[in-house]
Amino acid sequence: MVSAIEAHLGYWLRYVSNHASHAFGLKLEACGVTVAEWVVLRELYDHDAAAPSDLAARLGMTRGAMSKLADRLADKSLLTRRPGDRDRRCQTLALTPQGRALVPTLSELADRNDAEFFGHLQPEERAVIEAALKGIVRRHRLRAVPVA
Amino acid sequence: MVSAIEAHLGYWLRYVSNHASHAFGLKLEACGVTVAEWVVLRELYDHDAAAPSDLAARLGMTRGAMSKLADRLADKSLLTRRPGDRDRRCQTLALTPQGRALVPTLSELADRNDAEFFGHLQPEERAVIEAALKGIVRRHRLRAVPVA
DNA sequence: CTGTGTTAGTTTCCTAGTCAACCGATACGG
DNA sequence: CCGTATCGGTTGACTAGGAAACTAACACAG
Repeated sequence: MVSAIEAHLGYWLRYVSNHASHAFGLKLEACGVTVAEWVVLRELYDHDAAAPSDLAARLGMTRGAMSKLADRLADKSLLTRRPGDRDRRCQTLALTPQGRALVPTLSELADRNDAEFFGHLQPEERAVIEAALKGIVRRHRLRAVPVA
Repeated sequence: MVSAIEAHLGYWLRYVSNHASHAFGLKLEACGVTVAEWVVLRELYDHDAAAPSDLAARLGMTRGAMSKLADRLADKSLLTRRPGDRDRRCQTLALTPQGRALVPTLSELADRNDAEFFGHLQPEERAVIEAALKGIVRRHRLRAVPVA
């Protein structure tokens, strides 16, 4: 009647996901950056000069949260806010040289963390899991990467 | 040099896990309960009369957090704090009749949520994923179910 | 007993989100 | 043009959790 909580796949997913995320957070801490901040930095590394609201949508957070997050990153001199020239409401965020320089280091930590948790999986296992997860994303039309 | 963020299995894990958790949270909201609260209720449903610190350890949260969580659940009349009779420091938490009655309903929501996200998987896929996740838990000796 | 260390729970301060109200800037219909 | 709607970003009130200080209760050695 009342099913065991461990019978749910979601339980195990969250179990491992939270631990992996937490472990990653600890690694990032040494560089003075949080996981959410890392995701923003990484996003800007590829698509530099993005609008805050744009990033917020892509990363699944509110504009309010992004505003504060940008504050923190600006305080750390990792990004700059440039007021939009055509539309003075918009602003474009861009990495500072320090910010850009930091990303490869952090990426290294991400690689290491992933290897720690999933490196031992057989290629076939990994492929099945990856396909299943991507399939769920597609199936449910999940759009925003959930940072939180 | 800088690997894509989607190359990490942890990314997809968190992606799906957070969405599943969030979706579950929305379902629970209708019953006036959060995910963390649900986990505590579910735990007490099986092991009634547990000490707060005990639960905190099992659920991977601090005693401080558990103290507040118990407050909220007590406010909702879903559990009671009974001061320990042998040792007046300890207390035992137990579900109220309302609390106990609520669990099957919430469990139903959990089942439904899991089915929504993972019900379409082939048994073999599911088995592979489950085994891999449990394997990681064992491998890393992950102890506490991370509620956060 | 009594002092000292330890344990269980609470509390305070801090962080990082949400939500919703707000403000200036822009677009656009009449 | 001008009034109004909308949009982008900020702010403030609120929430949930972590870390660490704090308090009361117990254990136990001397």
